[in-house]
Amino acid sequence: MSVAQRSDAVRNRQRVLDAAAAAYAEVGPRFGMHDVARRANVGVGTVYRHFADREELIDAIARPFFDRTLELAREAEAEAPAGARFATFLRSFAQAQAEHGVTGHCAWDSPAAQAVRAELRVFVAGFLAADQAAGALRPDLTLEDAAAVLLTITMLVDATRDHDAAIWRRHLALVLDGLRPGGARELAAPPVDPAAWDAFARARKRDPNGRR
Amino acid sequence: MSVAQRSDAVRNRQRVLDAAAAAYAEVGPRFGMHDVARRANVGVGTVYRHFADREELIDAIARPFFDRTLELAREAEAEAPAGARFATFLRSFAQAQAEHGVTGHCAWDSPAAQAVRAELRVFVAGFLAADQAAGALRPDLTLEDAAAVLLTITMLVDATRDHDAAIWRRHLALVLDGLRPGGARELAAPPVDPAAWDAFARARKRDPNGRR
Amino acid sequence: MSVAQRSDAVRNRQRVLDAAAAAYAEVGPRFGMHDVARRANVGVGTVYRHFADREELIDAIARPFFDRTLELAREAEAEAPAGARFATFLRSFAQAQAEHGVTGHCAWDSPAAQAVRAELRVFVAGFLAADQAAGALRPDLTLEDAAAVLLTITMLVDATRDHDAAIWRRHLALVLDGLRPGGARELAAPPVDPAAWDAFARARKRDPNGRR
Amino acid sequence: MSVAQRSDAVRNRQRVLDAAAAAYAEVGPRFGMHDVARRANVGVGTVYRHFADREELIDAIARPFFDRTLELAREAEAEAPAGARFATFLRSFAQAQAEHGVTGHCAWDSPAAQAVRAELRVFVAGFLAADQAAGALRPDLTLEDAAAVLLTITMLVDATRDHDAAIWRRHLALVLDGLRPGGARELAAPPVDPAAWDAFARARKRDPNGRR
DNA sequence: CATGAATGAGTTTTCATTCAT
DNA sequence: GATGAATGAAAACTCATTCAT
Repeated sequence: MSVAQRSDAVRNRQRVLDAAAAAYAEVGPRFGMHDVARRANVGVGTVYRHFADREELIDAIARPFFDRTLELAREAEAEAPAGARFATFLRSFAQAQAEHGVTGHCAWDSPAAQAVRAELRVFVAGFLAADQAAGALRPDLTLEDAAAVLLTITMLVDATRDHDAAIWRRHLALVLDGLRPGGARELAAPPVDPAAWDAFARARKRDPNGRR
Repeated sequence: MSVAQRSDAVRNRQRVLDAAAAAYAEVGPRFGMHDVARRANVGVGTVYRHFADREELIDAIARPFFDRTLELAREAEAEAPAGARFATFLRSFAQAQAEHGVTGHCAWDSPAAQAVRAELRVFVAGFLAADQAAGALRPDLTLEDAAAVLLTITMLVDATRDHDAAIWRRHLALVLDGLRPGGARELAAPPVDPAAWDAFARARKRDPNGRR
Repeated sequence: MSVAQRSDAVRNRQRVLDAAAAAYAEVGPRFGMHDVARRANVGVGTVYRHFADREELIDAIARPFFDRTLELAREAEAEAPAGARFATFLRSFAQAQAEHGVTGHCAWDSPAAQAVRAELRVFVAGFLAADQAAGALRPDLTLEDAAAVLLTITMLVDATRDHDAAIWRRHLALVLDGLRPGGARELAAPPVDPAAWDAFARARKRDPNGRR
Repeated sequence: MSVAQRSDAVRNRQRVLDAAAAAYAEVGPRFGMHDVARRANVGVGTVYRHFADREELIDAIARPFFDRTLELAREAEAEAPAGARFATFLRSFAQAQAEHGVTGHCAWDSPAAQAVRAELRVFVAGFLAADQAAGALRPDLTLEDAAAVLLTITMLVDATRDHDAAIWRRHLALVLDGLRPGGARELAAPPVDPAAWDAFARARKRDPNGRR
């Protein structure tokens, strides 16, 4: 009996999650909680039983994307040859984000994302090192540079969500191509101070009500 | 509250404008009208006297940036040597956006922006042609590619608004360097269909309430 | 404030209805929704939960009066002897309106009232025919004349709501007595064009905000 | 000089008055003060210089109608033969109201109207006496009955303002015809207590903001 | 556990009235 | 006197969140 109830609860949790994902995809991070409840065929109270507030709900719908992201990073590390790792990861990451439909750069603004970010950073650092060692990536590319590329691609995928995926694909190809060695001996701007980037990355979680 | 009138109406208008700019910068395009009034030390009615609704207010705060943008385009055309025009414009544009403080990519979502966009497109097309003819820009760079770069830089400048400008500067330098000739003979992704880009660009001005 | 729910939702709905009726009676069709909420000892949200907007609320408070009106028409048809039907109906109608306390002629301005009006028209046509055949009503009395009498009585009952009912009762008696045969062979004014009356009757439901 | 200014002021006052009358006729007693100013080609301040608030303005636009009403009463007294005075007055009064376009029964709700009412009452009492003496009006018709007829006709003229004047004309003819002697020996309802009517008449000036 | 009714603060917008110029 | 900018109190409606059932 209690098991049956529990399984019902699990089922409900998932329905809410799916509904929230759909709502997010449709109206963005300010989706209505009632809207979610309606889509899930569930009372609002049930939504709140499982997720204390919208933030938690967003975190929860972002979670599978985070997991997938780390999985993709592992895959890139395991399967892509040195020289193609960053590109491989970036492409699969963008593709996953485009498909997931829910988690744009807003999702990265959560506390839950911080841990993922940290893990990811290690992976990416490895990609850069390997690719640079293989001579496939310009040697002056820093981890912050890579993060900036990740961020802009993320924002572009988000922005073009309901449009032609060719847009971000082309831009990504263009940027990746430009990251190969052979550029200027010295770029026109100095590398970003890792601490500065960190401050920026941490600060992104601004409006608790999903304003932005 | 304040007692200004008549000649100071102009001053009040400016205060509202500044307040709105600050509000926009802080909470995004859904800033509250009362919030603006409070920041401007003015009654709500005064805000509405000068600007019929939020949209008009956003247009107004974006306007100077639009003007400045076209001015910068004219400058780049007149003063930058062929080969450096796109880069020159892009750098000054990003700088202006960072300084203006208000108008992020959201401001481009207004009807008022359409005309500016159209003008800008002509300028940029000219930059690309000149720079490509001068051998300073990869020949397969399309107008849509340039627009995507503009967009991502815009979003990055916005995102890093309250942080180290070195972030966007570095990224811009990196991307611009990558746009020089000498990349892959053929990019991994085909050019974006101009119509597809257009559809995307037009759709961005959709939600008047700044939902997303 | 209140803690009622579920089964008491019905009670709350009624409280809102009663409060709205009181508000209507006191300040007319432009009563404030917050005012209703306060009178009902309920949050505004509750008012809106039960009634999407003011119009729906007005319709709801008018409904029982409409039903009662048709009932009275049926009664007059069934119980009053030919010759006394119109008078019987008119008297009971005015009495019901005076008692109902809410629905003055303004309530007839709603879309919901149109159907009632149509039904009523059939009844009244029958009353006139029967009473005229019985020689109790002047033969030149048209349906539009009857409608005008209904309207003026309605307005008078409304206007005297908080005062001596003798006022409308006397006036009604006077007018009804004047409708008996034996008047001028030809009235000083021609009958009203049914289409003109119709145009007038339909126009009355125009301003949904109860301006005038 | 001061005379010239004075005459300007007079001219302005009239323009405001005319504008207010037009506004009243179009949107009813809740016309906007800014609306009036605009129609008068005058600043809002000027409206308020001449009339302390909307109430005063309404009183002012009602004034000529009051004057005209008394004038019509005098004319009826002077020109109509005994037997036709009440009818003559009533018809000309209704016509004037229909033409004046501004002053419905709302205008009668003002303190300014009280004096007019008192004067009118004397006239009407005279009409009734004369007409009854001439055998043209049922002898049991009281002053309150007459007042009720005046009121209902007023409300009907108001209600049909933008429609076929035949509506009120016909109703008036019908009612007047019914007021001739020859009705029931005794009406179904007793005369209205003059004090009761008085209480009612005085109470009508309810909402200072012209709500109703 | 689930439900959905209730709450009330918050948002946009309007407009009567005041008052500096 | 005239002007119209400024004010701020409504008013209608929304929605995240709570909590009795």
